[in-house]
Amino acid sequence: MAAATDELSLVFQALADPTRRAILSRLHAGPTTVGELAEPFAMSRPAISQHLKVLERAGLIERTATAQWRTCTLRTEPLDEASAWVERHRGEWNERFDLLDEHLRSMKEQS
Amino acid sequence: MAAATDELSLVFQALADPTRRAILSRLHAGPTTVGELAEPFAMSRPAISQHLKVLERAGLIERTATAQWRTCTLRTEPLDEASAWVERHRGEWNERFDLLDEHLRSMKEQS
DNA sequence: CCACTGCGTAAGCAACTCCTTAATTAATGA
DNA sequence: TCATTAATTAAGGAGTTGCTTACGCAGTGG
Repeated sequence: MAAATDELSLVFQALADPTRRAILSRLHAGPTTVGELAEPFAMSRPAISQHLKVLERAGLIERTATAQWRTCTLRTEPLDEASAWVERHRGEWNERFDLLDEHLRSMKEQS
Repeated sequence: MAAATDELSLVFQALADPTRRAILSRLHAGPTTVGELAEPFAMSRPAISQHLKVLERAGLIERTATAQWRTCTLRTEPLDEASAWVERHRGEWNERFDLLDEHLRSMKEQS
């Protein structure tokens, strides 16, 4: 059901597949055509096309058509958002320990 | 198909749902019973149970049974792994800009 | 012992995912 | 013009997800 169409969900969902993560890693070397991207995978071309669609929907890549080649380019802005969420949740947890620490210290001072 | 059972995929998939992210946020306030967790959501109790199962499978929570209450506790280790992936991919991109910067500077010096 | 509480599992359903093969579109070049 | 190359769309199938309602199972307290 649901399909969770909010931006953050789309990004995390896009990252929740090894093939798509590998594609993103590959794109760090620079813009690449679909055929070049598909080459290392034991998977049909349309399958890759569909993975790219998921990545595009999440805003993680851009596709521009020059001649009969589609060039894929990486976009990292959505990763910033995802990073912010994860870091915030790791951070808050540490804050709790910090608060506990502080609490224990103030208790010690009172005794 | 596929189901992508590697650890990182499980974590990202767990995070790819607003309800589950809200549950994790809620758990930052400390360990909580399932009923307490379910209360703010317009959703049946079993639905929450199933979300918790997904979070547990990803290693993001632990469930311990004391009396007839199941207490859910946050675990952030898997978030470290997810964070590492995201940061690495953001970082590499920035490196590329750094290299471009350096390149442009050296070109400027030559002219 | 028995009803009640807290939570899980079971079964079922619509929607989605991830792959496939076959057909289609679009640009290149002999 | 027509075959070739690059990629997408279409259609379909097996499996998964996210919810529901109904039921089951421990632990509590009368």
